[in-house]
Amino acid sequence: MAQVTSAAPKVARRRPDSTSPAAAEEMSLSGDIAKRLEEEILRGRVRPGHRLDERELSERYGVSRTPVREALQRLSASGLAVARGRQGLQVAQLSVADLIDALSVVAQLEALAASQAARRILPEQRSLLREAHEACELALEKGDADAFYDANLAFHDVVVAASHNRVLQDEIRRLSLKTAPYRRAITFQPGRMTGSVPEHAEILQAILDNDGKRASELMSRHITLLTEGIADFLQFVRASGDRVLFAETA
Amino acid sequence: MAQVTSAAPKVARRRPDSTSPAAAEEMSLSGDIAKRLEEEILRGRVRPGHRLDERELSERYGVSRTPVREALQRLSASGLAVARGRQGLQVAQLSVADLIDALSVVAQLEALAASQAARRILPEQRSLLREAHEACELALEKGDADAFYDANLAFHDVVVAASHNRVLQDEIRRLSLKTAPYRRAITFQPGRMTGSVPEHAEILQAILDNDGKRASELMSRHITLLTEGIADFLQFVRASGDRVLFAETA
DNA sequence: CAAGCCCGTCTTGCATGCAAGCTTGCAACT
DNA sequence: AGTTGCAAGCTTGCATGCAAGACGGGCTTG
Repeated sequence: MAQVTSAAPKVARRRPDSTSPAAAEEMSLSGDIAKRLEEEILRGRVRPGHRLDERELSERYGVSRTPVREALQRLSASGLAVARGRQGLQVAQLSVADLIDALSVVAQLEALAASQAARRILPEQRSLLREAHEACELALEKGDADAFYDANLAFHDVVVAASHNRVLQDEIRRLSLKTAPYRRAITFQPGRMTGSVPEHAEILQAILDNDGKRASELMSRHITLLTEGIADFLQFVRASGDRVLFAETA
Repeated sequence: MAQVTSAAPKVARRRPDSTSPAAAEEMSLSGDIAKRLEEEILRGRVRPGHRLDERELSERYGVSRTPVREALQRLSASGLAVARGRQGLQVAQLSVADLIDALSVVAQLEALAASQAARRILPEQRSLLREAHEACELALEKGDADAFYDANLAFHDVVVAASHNRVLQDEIRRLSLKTAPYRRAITFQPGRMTGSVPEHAEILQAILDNDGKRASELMSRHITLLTEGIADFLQFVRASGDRVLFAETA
C-alpha cells in the first residue's frame, strides 16, 4: 500500500556524485553513462569480454537500472557490447579475423578522411595537426608509450576533424572504440612507435600540400602496416586462447 | 490501490500480433521493435523528420513503453534517429552536405566490400550475385521502379555478404539505413535505373574474375554516380526547404 | 489589435516492482 | 564415483507509477 499513497521517490534528483570531472554537461543520465562507458573502454579500463552488470553499474553511478540499461542498449547497437542471450552483455570481443577485418575498414575510412582533410582543412587545423605530430615525436623521443598512444589518437582525431565530414567522424569513432583495446596493445609493441612517426610526417605533409590522393594512399598504408603489426603481436598471445583475444572471463 | 494487491501484468505475454511475417525469431521485444523500426525506415514507410512517439509505438506494437524506449536508444546510437532535447526523437534528417558526405563514406565502404568480395566470394554466392543482377535487368525491362529498388538492394547485399567481413557488413547496413530514404528517391529518378544495370554488369564481371582492384574502382564509381544523381534530384526539391530534405514535420 | 504571460496538458525521463530464465551447487540415484 | 535432476538465487526483461520539462491555447494587458 505504500507506493500508492506516498510513492516516496527517494529525493528530488540526486546527481550521481558530482565529484567526477566529466559531469556537468550531460542532461540525460543514460547518455551520460553511455559516454562514461565508452571512455572506459577507450582508455582500456574495461577490457573485451568484461561482463557488464546492470546492478553493479547502477550502484557505481548512483542511478537506477533503467538509464544503465538504456546506455547498454546504445553500446550494443554500436557493436561495442554484445548481448549474450538472457545472460547480460559483455564488452565486444573480436576474433582475430574480425580484428583484421575491422582494421581494414578503419584503414579505408581513415584514408577517406585524409583525402577529404587534404581538401577541406582549415588554417587553424593545420596548426593543430602540426602540434599533434610534434607531440608524437616528443613522446617517441622520451620513449613514453602512454603519451604516444594519446598523441597518436590526437593526430588521427585532427585528421578526421579536418575532413569536416560528420558522418565519417561518427563511423570512425565507433570503429576506433571497438578496436581501441587491440590498437593499444599494438602501439606498445617495440618497433611500432618508431615506424609511425615518419609515416605521420608524410601524411602531415601531404595534407598540408592539399594532396588528397597521396594523403589517402599514405594513410591507408599507415593503418595497413598497423594491421601487419598484428601478425607480430599474435606471436605473443598465441599461447593463450586461439580464436579470441583478451578472453579474461572465459 | 489496485496494483499493489494484484499488479495484474496484463496477461502471460502477448506476442505483438503474430500475424506479421517477420516475427517468431526474436526473443527480446526491444530488439524485435528495433528491427521493425529499421525495416520501416528502409522501406520508406517512415520518412526522415518523422516524430517517434513512445506511447504511439508502444500501443501499435502492444507492449509497454520500456522496450520501445530501448529500441529508440538503439536507433539513436546508430545515428538513425536523433534526440531533440527533451522533446523526443525523430528519424534522422540529413542536410544536403551530410547526405553527400554519407554517400562518400558508403562509396568507400562498398568499394572495400567489392574488393574483398572479389577475393573471398564463395561458389554459391557467385550464383546469387548473378541472379540478383538478372533481377535488376528484369526490373529494368519491366520499368518497375519498386522491384528495381529491391533487386538493387539485393545485389549490393550479396556483394557485402560475399566480402565475409562482418564488421564491414554492420557498418554498411547502418549507413545504408541512414541514406535509404534518399537513395530511394534517387533510384526513382528517370535515368538512374538504366545507368545502373551496365555498371552492375561490370562489377559482377570483375568480382567473378576475382579482380579486386577493378571491382573496387567500379563500385566506387558506381556509388559516386549515384551521388551525382543527387545534384539532379536537388533540382526537384530546391523549392521546398533549402538545408534539409524531407522536412515533413517542420 | 498585437504581444506577452500563465496555466493546462502532454511527453519524456527515471525509479521501482514483478515475472521469467540462466546458473550453480547440492543431493540423490545409477 | 560419476552423472543427472532439482531447487534456490541471482540477473535480466518488461510493466507501471511518478515527477519534471516542453508545447499550446487562452487570457490579459499595453
